[in-house]
Amino acid sequence: MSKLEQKKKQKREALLIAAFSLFTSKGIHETSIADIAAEAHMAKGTFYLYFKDKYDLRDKLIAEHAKNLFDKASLDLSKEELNTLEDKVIFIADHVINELNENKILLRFISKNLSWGVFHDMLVTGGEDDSGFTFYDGYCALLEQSARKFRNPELMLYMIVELINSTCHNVILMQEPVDLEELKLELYGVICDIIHRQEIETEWETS
Amino acid sequence: MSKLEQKKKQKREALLIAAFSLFTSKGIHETSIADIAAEAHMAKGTFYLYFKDKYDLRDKLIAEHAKNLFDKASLDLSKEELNTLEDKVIFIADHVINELNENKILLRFISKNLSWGVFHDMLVTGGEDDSGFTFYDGYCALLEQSARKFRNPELMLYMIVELINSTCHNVILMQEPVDLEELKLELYGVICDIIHRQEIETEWETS
Amino acid sequence: MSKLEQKKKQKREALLIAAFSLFTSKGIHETSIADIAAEAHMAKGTFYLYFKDKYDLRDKLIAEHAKNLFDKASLDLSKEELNTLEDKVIFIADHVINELNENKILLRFISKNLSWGVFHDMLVTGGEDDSGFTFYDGYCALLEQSARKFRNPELMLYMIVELINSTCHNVILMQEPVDLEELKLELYGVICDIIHRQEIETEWETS
Amino acid sequence: MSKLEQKKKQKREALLIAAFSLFTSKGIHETSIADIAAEAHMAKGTFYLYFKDKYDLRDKLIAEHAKNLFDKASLDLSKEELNTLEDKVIFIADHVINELNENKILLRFISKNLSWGVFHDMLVTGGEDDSGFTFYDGYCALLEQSARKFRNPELMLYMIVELINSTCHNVILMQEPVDLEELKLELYGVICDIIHRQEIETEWETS
DNA sequence: AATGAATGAGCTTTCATTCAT
DNA sequence: GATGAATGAAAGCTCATTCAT
Repeated sequence: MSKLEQKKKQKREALLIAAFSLFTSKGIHETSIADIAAEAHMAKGTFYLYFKDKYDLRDKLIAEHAKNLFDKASLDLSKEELNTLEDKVIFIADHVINELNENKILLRFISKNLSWGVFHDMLVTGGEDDSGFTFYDGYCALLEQSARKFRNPELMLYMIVELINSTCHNVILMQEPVDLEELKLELYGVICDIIHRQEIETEWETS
Repeated sequence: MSKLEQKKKQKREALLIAAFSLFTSKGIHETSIADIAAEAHMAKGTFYLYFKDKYDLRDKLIAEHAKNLFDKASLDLSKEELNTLEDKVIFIADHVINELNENKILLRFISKNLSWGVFHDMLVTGGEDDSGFTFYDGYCALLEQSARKFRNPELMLYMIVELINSTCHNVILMQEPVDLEELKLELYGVICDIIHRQEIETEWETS
Repeated sequence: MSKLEQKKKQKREALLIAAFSLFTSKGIHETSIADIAAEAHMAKGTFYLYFKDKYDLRDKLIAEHAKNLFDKASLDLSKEELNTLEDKVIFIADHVINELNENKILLRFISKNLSWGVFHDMLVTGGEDDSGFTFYDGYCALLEQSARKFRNPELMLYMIVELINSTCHNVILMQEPVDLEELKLELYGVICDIIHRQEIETEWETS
Repeated sequence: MSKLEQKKKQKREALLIAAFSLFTSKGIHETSIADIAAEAHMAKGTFYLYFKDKYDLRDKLIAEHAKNLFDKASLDLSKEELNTLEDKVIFIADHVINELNENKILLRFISKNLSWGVFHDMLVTGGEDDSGFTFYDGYCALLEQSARKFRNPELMLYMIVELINSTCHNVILMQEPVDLEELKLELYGVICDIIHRQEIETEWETS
């Protein structure tokens, strides 16, 4: 990569970082492009060389952070020796939840702006850089490994993700109506229920 | 109520209606106070006699609509003859979901702006006009009637509400990843699971 | 007229005057709305209460000034005792030319921005305030009085107006290629030629 | 001409062509230097190696196109066998008018930006490339050939040119207030009148 | 109580121009 | 000579809010 290209990457990165900081502290609507440029130590006009507008930048930001979150969880999962599908799913969920619990700013940002549409696209199309292997591919592999059959794997994922996202948001940020540990107890139980409900009980396969 | 007071109520109401129409059609950030005042056929200055600003008005609007939704469901529940707690909870859930499915504009508006904090306050403190009886009171009465015990009724309600709210939003608006009927099948099952998990199995009570 | 309405009229007038001054000294494209508002001693936002944008204001300005020019000429014509059509047309032309010669700023402004389309509309539809009598009506009356017939009165007017407008512009502003007096000598001759060429020689009508 | 010099000429030419295309389609004020450079497939900075700014380029463009117009007309005139001065002048006028009628974009561009000052300079100083012979020289030669005397040849040319330019503009573009053929009928008559008025009737030359 | 003219800060966006590569 | 990233001034326009009427 040429020196110039590197400098451009840096500028872009600086804008992303500056914007993230401002979006999460003041909110997106209260952040102006002038603010972002100033925070990134460059001229207002420079912003427009890298992003179409505030919302373009926001979308890039969400995709990047959400992808990161799942990549880390997947990586750590591969280091563990877990047997059941339930254990694996809960491991990922727990990993993500813990990360968000420690990075409340990120939680606030992602939760507010993440729709299933964006999320789904990100899971399916994201992660092309290293291996062309997406998170959704990993999820399918997980199901495969378990050698169990499920009626609608996508609906199953959808329900799990939405349940986690919606219940954790308030609990992590406000400790309301319960604290996180108490929620987890229930949550992971319900996740097991969801998986169980989706499973197609195959006939007694042996003999 | 004096004639003058009635006129004031009418103005306030006109502003609420105008704002709702604009918020749901153009979005809150794209709606100016001038727009609202014009839509309500009054002068800009008049707005400030009734609301502090746009966001003040929005909060009033959400509370009003959400309360309405649950009031209607509760009313219809009282006309039904349902036995189990599960049936009653699902009846309410189904009632609200169907209403939102038929009024997608309302769904969009409520979903985007409803936090557990606002929602909880609304359930607990709202509904003072007629009888001083809130939705949360009704929920507690429901549990009581069932003669069953639950570890944390508030958490239980929280999880059910959040699960419904988060999974239905996308399904109703985009039919993604499944259609509403398919979601309901799973959803009501998971609600039963949540209730069941929360129940404290009391000792064999007879004998 | 109420006090408030009078104040509004004054503000509008102030903007027109300020804009005229700036348009003619710096040119329209070099004049910003901020400039106009400052020159008129008011806030930028106030401009938009009276005009849509710079070009809206410009059009109002042209119409107003052009109308004024012809109104004055017509008024003075009515005080004169002139016999032939030629004399009357030349009187008007001379009146307008002299006025523009003494008000070169106005000349510069009108000439640059006046198209036949705008001009024609202004002549035909303008002048409704006092009597509903337009300049074009007056022109037609003039032809009528002369008891002579012309093939295409509108084309005749068009050619005369365009000839005057185009030849005088440069002569008045630069004294090039001749001075105004010398131009007039030729110009008025050519105007007579134009009229003569357009006339339909009616048969010897008597006996 | 060296290879390098040729390349420079080509770049310059590319900029002129790109600018003409943009000026005539979007207007000069709506065309940015970035637009021109992009249209000419080069970097923004390169523009400044060839022209001072947008208006510098525009002036070069007008001069070039206007000169072309008259050169073509003169060339074709030399192929005709016309006797009177009037016929020749009208031939040129007709030639130019027809060309502009078929190239309305050029008409729009030239008409809007052509002042007598620029035009005169162009006629007198332009055309140095081939023979050092200008259009104005040709005009004078024409008068000479006719063996007639005129009071002020420059004023005569001025009036003819301005009359044509101003009356044709609107007629060609809008067909208002008459169509082009009808205008020509009058116009060429009036041109004859102008010439006739300028002529100095010399004494009875025979005997 | 109701009005709506006036304000001016502040927004997004464009763009001519410079200059290191 | 050619590039195009960077600049930052300046444009048009919006809008919440105030206040005299």
